Amino acid sequence: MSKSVNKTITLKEVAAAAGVSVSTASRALSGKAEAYRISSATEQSVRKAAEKLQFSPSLLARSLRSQQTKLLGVVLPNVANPFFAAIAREITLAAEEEGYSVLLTDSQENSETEARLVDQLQARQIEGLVVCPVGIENRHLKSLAKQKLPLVLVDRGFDDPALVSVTSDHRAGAREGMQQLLEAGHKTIGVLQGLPKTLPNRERLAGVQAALEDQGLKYDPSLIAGHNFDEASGYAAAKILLTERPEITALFAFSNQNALGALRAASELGRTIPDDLSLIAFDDHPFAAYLAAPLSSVSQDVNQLGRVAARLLLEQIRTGTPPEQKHYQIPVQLIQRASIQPPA
Amino acid sequence: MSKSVNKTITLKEVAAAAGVSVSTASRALSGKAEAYRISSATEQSVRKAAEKLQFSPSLLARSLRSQQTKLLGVVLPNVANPFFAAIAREITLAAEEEGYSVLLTDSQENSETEARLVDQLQARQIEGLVVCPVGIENRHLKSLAKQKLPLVLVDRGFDDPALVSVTSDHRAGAREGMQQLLEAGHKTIGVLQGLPKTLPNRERLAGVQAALEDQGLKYDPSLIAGHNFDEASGYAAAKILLTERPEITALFAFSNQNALGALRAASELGRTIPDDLSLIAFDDHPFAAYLAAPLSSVSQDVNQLGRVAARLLLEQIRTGTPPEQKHYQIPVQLIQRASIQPPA
DNA sequence: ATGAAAGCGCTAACAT
DNA sequence: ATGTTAGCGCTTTCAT
Repeated sequence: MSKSVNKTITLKEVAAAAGVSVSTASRALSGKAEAYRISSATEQSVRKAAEKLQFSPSLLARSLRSQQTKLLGVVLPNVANPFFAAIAREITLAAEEEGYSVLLTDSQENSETEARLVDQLQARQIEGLVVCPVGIENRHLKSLAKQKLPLVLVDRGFDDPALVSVTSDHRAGAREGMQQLLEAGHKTIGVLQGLPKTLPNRERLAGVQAALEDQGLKYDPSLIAGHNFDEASGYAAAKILLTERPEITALFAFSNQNALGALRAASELGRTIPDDLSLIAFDDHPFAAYLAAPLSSVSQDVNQLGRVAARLLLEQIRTGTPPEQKHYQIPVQLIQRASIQPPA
Repeated sequence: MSKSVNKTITLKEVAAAAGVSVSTASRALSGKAEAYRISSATEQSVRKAAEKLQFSPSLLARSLRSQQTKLLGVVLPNVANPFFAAIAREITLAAEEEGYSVLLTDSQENSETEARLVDQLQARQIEGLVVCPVGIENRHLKSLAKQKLPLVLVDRGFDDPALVSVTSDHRAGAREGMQQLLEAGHKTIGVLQGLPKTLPNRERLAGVQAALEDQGLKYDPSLIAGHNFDEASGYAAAKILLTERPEITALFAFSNQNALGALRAASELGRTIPDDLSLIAFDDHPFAAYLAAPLSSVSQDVNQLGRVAARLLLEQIRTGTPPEQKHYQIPVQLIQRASIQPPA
């Protein structure tokens, strides 16, 4: 064991140690000995020298030369959010399997930051990009696609037919969730919505409406409240709805954070779940089963979301052409627990 | 708006467009016009050309030339785990602020994978590395430090004095948690431990022992069970402990996943929290307050953990020398809720 | 079967 | 005040 500081070894030094030229060393080490008819003696001595010197090729130099960085970019609104973290993980694992590394960035739910990060990733010559777009603004993303950079949108797609996107089947999920409430006999159902203009939110509202119409009921916009997917919005919306419309017997929260807010609001208003109020939430959660009232939910298959996005991206890079199908929908799953009861 | 595919613009083309040499273009764009006494007319024309062509310098080429990649590596046992995701986020945000990008990898709780990823990151010439080590094995990490690569360990440090690490004050936290149980009057307390040989686990056990000894009670290893930080281990350990030692009146779970397992086991055994069994857990959770029995916990300041790690790493890179203090402890916070009651 | 040399896009030392 | 040149470490064409 040497105690000296190991300086970085270059191919040149390996070549010198093996007594060959850099080109021969390069060929020997990159498995092209056969193709270049390099004698196996030479090949071995190069390999041995590399081994001894602990040579590790500079991916930087290789990338510059080959114009292939083996780098993927990922832009998420909030890396700490378990939902996005799960997506990050799937992409990371899939990338690693194919020799790609992942540059992870956090747009902080801000469209301008998102655009800036995308530019920065491009400056690093990423070969592909996964974005969970923050908002409605998608000019910068469209322009990426025009530049032929393989791009996949996850979770919050746009209805832009030019962009490849992977989302849950929000509409079907919301419809099924709503059906649960309706089948239990609820007639006046409050909806705690998320960020209004996003595609998931719009799709979920459409699902709610469809379920209502299935039953011959009419969609009443005054039963919709909320402005975001967080706890605060859920709390405020539930508080308003339950106060102004005391005839409400059930709530559909569009995120589990919204549901948490609803729980807090309900408790403050003295309404117990499920006896005095039924509740269902979009997105399942490990703790959902252990709540005072085990929470029924519409569960997104977030791992699948990430996996499909990664697969689509890597395939697009490999083949050089975008997939024919542009929009991929991942089914959601209804998880029935005890937070829904017939109205009193 | 042109419809053509924007090919990548190089400095050479900008220089040509501005009618100057590449070096002048380089200097004009990197704010060195002053230092090289470039006429502001020239500077402006270069800037304008760059703007018009939408020039974005290749960080790849710049990195190769300058031997500074502005790249940080992060290795986490499981990116999808909210605890690690929070750390990833803090590092990402801090890095971004100083112009660094982050290569994120997932070791899948596997030491060999961890070592492989570290090598791979080195091949990309990262300037610094944050690792949440998987296990006990730390040869590859020590060797990194010897190679003078700035390195910071988070969460699961080693007691190796050569390595810089940031961890919660596990010992104090466990001691305080235990005190809560003891002060409520519990005498026989089961411990649901995590991965036994890890530093956090050992430190927490030491804290438990200290709290016991404070009260003149003795530490009974047969009251310790479990082998991991996940739900399954918590469940199995709680099941065994509560079955074999029915005199146990309280449980200390070393992770919130362990606590979840305990909840399931207790429910199966017909013991209600907090009436028939008290419970406290390491790690708080947004849902903890909304459980059937709002869960008391010892909360780690995970954001602070990530922030301090990032700061230490960036400082180390900036100054070129490791910090004098090697081990940083982040205080934990006791969160009192309703899951602890005096024994029946 | 192997070496020499060019070049990926950039920066900086060395000319003028 | 600006141009020329070398070189970061690698791969590959072209030569022998």
